[in-house]
Amino acid sequence: MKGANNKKFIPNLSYDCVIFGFNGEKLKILILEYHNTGLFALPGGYIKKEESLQEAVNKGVEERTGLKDVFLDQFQTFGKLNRTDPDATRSILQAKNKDLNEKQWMMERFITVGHYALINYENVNPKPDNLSDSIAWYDIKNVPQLMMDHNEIVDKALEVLRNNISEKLIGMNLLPAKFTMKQLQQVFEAILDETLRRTSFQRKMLSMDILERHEKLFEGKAHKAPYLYSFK
Amino acid sequence: MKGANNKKFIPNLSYDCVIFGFNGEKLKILILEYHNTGLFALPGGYIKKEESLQEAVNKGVEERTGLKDVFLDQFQTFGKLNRTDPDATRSILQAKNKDLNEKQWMMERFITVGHYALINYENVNPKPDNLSDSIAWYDIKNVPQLMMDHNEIVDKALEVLRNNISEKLIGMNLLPAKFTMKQLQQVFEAILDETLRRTSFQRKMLSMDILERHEKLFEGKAHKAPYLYSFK
DNA sequence: TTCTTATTGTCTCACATTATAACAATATTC
DNA sequence: GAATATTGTTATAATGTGAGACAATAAGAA
Repeated sequence: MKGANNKKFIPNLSYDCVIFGFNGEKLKILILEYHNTGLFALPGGYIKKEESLQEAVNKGVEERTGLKDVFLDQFQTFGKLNRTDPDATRSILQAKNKDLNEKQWMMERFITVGHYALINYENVNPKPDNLSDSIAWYDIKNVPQLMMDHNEIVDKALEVLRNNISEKLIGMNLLPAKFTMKQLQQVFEAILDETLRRTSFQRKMLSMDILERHEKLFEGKAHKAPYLYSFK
Repeated sequence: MKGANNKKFIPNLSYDCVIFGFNGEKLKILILEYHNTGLFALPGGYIKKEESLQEAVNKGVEERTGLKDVFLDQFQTFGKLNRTDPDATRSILQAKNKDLNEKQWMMERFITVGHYALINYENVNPKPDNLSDSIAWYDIKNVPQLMMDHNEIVDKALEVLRNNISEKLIGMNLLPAKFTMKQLQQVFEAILDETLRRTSFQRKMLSMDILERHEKLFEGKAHKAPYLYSFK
């Protein structure tokens, strides 16, 4: 006998999301830790039969971050036969005293659609899902071992993010509305994991004609105040 | 009562494939026409429960083209709620006198994983699938109206192909093993849909250090014979 | 007030890359 | 052997980028 959830979701299909944030210095991602199992995983979920894939992912990201209308990019679907791990799923469910019979469908083979999200780190208060104890920011250079193929998903997300860095939407979604040239450069450096030349970077950004210059930012520091910029 | 197929495949999930070929002049794709319906569609299919996504797509492309180990790139998963069209599917099945009861699962909502393939146009003899009358090459600039969201899938495939054109694998899979610089340029021009400067193109290709120069090709024309190249 | 300090905005110069044009090389035909 | 069409290479100008220098300036110190 299978439970109600079996009718609610599309079987054998899930989504996972690498949620990137920038704390002003380093690039981070959100990772869940499941109750009493020592298992870490990406935020993710299932797609209801009467909702679009994008709706499902949007809703999932909103539940973890509280943010609506987040920048989302779907980058790859992972469909290896043995990518999922029924034993791990079972222990996660057992640790929460779930009825395994009702959750039998979760132990089947799953194909997952990988997404990444870019969010403004500032006013986010991440919330764990109903199977996990905690959700926390991890430095992208210090991601723990994750369940199943989730490390591979993170690596691919970062690769795609690096390839798309020239799009203004990337920076726009990791920074506040107004930012200094230095902050923008720090975002690029965090994503690319390399230091950039200040003068070349500034010249390039200005020549792209995507920035609007605003008033100066007086930080109370003993040096010339930088201009604030926003994306056009 | 549902038929055997319902147990064989992952429900609600399919793949579609934009199969690109280059006839020496123009970029083309393979399109199926279903029996007695006037409906056109991309080659595609379903994923068996005990095979990987990639295996399924490889097998599907092999069935249509006879070619094994084709270059395949998975570029996007399409998950809108109403992207599929049960009425169209029904009429395709009816035109082939299929038992609709047994094929009920095919009328459900489907999420599809979009791929594109690059194949050497020369020695391919495309074969229609068991629901279609014909499979034929269509100029990429002259694609007919397709079922469901398949035109959108084609557009996206072309966009991704253009973005990936600098990878040597692109040209390698659309040309014979040995080719002239002019042929290579024609592939680029067909994909990008713009004319390129001969000298710049040649210098760029040679500087990338991906080509090996072989003997000259004597075509019996009244001008200097071009060198043949292959990818390293 | 004036000087110092740290950082920013801009400029310069050298160098690399690319666009554009010109020219030389060469299979074949006449 | 000259004419023709196309290819391979070189020359020159325009553009883009790396590296450094320098001037501007907000705040603190003298």
